[in-house]
Amino acid sequence: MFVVRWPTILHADLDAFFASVEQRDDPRLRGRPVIVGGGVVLAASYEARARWVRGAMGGREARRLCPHALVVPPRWSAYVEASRAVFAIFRETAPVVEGISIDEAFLDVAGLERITGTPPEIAQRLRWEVREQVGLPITVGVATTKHLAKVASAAAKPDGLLVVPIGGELAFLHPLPVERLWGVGPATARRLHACGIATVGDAAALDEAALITLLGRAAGRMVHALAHNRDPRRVQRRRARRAFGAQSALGRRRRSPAEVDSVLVGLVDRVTRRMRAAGRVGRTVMLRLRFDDFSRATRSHTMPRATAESRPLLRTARALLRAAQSEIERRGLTLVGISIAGIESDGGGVQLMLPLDEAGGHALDAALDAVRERFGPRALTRAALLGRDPGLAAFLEPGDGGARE
DNA sequence: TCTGGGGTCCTAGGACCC
DNA sequence: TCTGGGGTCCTAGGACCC
Repeated sequence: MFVVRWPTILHADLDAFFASVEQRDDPRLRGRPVIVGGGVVLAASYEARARWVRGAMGGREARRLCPHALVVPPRWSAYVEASRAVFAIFRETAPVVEGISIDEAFLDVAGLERITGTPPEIAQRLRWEVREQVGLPITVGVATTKHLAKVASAAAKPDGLLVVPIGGELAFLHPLPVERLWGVGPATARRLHACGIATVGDAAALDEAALITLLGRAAGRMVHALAHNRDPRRVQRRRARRAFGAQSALGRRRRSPAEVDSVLVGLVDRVTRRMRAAGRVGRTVMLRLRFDDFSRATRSHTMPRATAESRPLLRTARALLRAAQSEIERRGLTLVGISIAGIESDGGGVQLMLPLDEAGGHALDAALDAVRERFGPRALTRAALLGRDPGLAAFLEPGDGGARE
């Protein structure tokens, strides 16, 4: 008797999620082209996609392509509820679930073969359960790496299952267009195409140094590794987010300073509310400005103390806006969008030291774990700790001090 | 194709400290 | 005193993802 080994990483991705929820809840929408969102397309059903409607497309363009489409406004609470139900099934299916977004997750099913079945069996049952219990179509890719599982699910959409067998990875990957690699967007694809690199196989034929010269260190390494299906990332629970942001489009019309300021007040309020609700604080305030010529500007400031209070954030945001004003005028630009974000800066702000103080010097390992669990593995930099107590260095792994390598 | 809101990570230069 | 190296933090911009 021989043993078949299977890849164990699943990438599960709901199909046209928002549109599928709408079709599930309103029988009149089933089998018909559905567009969620008015001004821009948030999601398009596969019937609408057949007419070339795509996400993030302008509403006018979408209606031109597909005049018979039924356009419905988004119902966020319905999507959140559906997502919760699907993630509950994910967590019953695998011990480790890594959520990527509201409609997408990685699952590692290693070691479950004798308990619940082979990975292909588990994947097929998962699809069936999501369909039966939540009423939504979902596609699953199964492969040896996260990256390949993600590529596989994209290739199997909609409502499909694709298992890339061990040993068959490169035969599957290399004929694909290079922009199917996770992390290769328009700018990187343009550079690769300019050098005659069209497929993943073309990229795999280059050595790493050439790709680094072409794309920079991180992107070059990444493309080289992924083209050879080298992806060491494990499936793991997501660490906490590091930023809370809000943004607002202002429209083409020139706005008075008072109007801009009232938008800013509203954005700061939205952000700080969410930060307080999540029990989080931030030290860096980032102001992003969008202009009528599609250029952008970013201004940021790091405050001495982390906070989730509206007033210091607003004060900082206003100062950043004032500082940017002269350049805006010099370039003759009209502000068309503002976004602000409160961010936990890398350096380890006041908020990071609190759990240590509470630990009172003992149970430091537990305190460090708790902080990392909440703020991520890089939350505690060597400097932040050594500044207080050199002895704490013993609790850090080598390289842990590196916000940068 | 330029339309949205919400995020992440990388790069590069300057300031500053030891 | 001068020169150099190493490291961190901050800022601004770019690319990418859903």
